[in-house]
Amino acid sequence: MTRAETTGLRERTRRAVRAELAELALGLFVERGYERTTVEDIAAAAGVSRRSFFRYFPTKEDVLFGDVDELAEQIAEDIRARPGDEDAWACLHAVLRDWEPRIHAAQRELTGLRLIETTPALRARLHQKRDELRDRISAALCERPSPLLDAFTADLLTAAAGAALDAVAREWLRSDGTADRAALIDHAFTLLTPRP
Amino acid sequence: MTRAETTGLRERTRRAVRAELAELALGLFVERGYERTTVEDIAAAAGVSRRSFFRYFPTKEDVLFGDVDELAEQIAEDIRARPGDEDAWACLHAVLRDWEPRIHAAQRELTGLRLIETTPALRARLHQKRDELRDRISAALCERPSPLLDAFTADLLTAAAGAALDAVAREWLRSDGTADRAALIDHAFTLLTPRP
DNA sequence: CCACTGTATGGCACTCAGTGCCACAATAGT
DNA sequence: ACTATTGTGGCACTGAGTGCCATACAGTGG
Repeated sequence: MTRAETTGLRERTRRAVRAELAELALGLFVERGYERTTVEDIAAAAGVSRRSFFRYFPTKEDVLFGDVDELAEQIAEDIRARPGDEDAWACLHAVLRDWEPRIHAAQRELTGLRLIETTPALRARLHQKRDELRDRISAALCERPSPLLDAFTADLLTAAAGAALDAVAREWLRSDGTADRAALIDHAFTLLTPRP
Repeated sequence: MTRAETTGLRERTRRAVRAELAELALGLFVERGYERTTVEDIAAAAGVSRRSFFRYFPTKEDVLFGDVDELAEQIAEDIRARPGDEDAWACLHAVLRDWEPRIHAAQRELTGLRLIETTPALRARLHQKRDELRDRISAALCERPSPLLDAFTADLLTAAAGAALDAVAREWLRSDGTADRAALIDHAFTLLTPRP
């Protein structure tokens, strides 16, 4: 194994092709609809073979989702790094408020989100990703020293926080992208603040 | 169109075959795993053709999910039937606490739930169903006369309630089916009670 | 009991996502 | 330049899901 580092020609072209596939795929999906676009179409548009498409993305759905795994790990780290005596809900609020724009960006803003929201297959995939994220966050919360959360409470709070983000995203869509997401997040988290 | 009513021979055999397919499918899924069981296998076990399977269930996943649509409509009706001056959260708590056992039963109790929880494709489908349910409940909440909810708040509360049920189901799984689900629901809803 | 009508069934062929395999081209390290 | 890796395209295959058609069969009218 010769380390690839960040800047081999190989790695660079790989990233470029990946980005182009994602770009073209989004365009085609918006143009003809997700179901009416085949992997063949996307691959052809980018000038690669169908077979190679699946070497860049494990499934057709994944072409729309940036690397959530990476994101999830960073968020979990942020949670572990918070002051140990902080209230779990406040911790979730702070960290997720901070990360929301990046979670969002990973979903291609309005165009992508709208596509995801109106395509059952994509919504399903989104939920799957969200599940992974929830598990990691919940685990990170349990590892925090002070508030001593049991698995159920940690899971419950994380799920509620996820529900809040989800509701915010939908409201933002309803407002055609004009709503202030940060304010909505604050509102949602305040409303749901757990009883002591 | 000669009305089929509830008891034609046709309707009865249809229901019987449907039930048998569901039954056999669950058995096969548990035995060999979901992915390693083909629709062909299920159909053959029930003595029908692959083609006919898809006349009973729209997809392979659906063989595990009872008619959620029906359930959703009934739940929505229950919500509309609650006293008009009741707090929205209290309303969700009461109705969902009441329906949870039936939602649960539709998922085949421990065996089915565990299968769903450990199979990504099935979790995805579950989420899809839950989405439908959420939309209907949220709409029903908005139609209630008194608390005058805006779409965002209704959606947020419904999503939070869904998150609570989800967390309860996972805790119940963690406890190998020994936990008191009703008590967990009460606990979860109390903890998340919205600030006035 | 029989003919008629609508529906359920099975078989077939097709599309499309996803995978394993192999031959071949391009690249990185020496 | 030589060689070990790694990416690529082509091909064949599985498995889900659908459209179509010929046939079998329940439900109704005579």
